[in-house]
Amino acid sequence: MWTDERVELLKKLWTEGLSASQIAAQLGSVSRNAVIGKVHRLKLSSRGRATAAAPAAKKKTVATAPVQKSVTTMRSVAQPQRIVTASVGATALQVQFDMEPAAQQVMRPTSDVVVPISRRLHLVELSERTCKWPNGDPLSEEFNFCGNDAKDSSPYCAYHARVAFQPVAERRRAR
DNA sequence: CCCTGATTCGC
DNA sequence: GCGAATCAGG
Repeated sequence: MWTDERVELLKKLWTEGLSASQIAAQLGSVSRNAVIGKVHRLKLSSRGRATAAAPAAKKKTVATAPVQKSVTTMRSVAQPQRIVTASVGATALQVQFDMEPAAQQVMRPTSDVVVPISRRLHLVELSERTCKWPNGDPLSEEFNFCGNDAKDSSPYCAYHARVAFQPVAERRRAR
């Protein structure tokens, strides 16, 4: 049933660019079809340009030229990073995104492993295709899941699968 | 196959 | 008005 509150939340989330399925997940008790249908009836279809949500990172691992020598032989596990909570600030007008992936991701010495930026999804937003690696304290409001693409029906993305299923031998050494 | 929104149409 | 089924597209 579409209560006033639910309709308002729908309007808000739709305006912010969330997909119909994500909105349905947050509202609960409704399908994405229901959300889309409602959106149409409310006549608030357009949203600028956003097909939004998950712009899968397809950056090629540009093997930077080895123009260095010393460098620390650090092989620690990377720290979880904060994604710069940019955009999303609509309370009337939507400025919309258009940020360059430039500033961000300042990798330290680190290893050769690429640490993904988590999509920070809520439990209800996970599908069988998303990485279920948990971030943070489950009791915290900020608790979330990685959510990156998990290939071959694995519960985790490529990176977290390595961490989770680390071979015994490798585990001993890494310590 | 996964996902997206758009439309139709019986209820 | 509602939303499942279906369509069209990425």
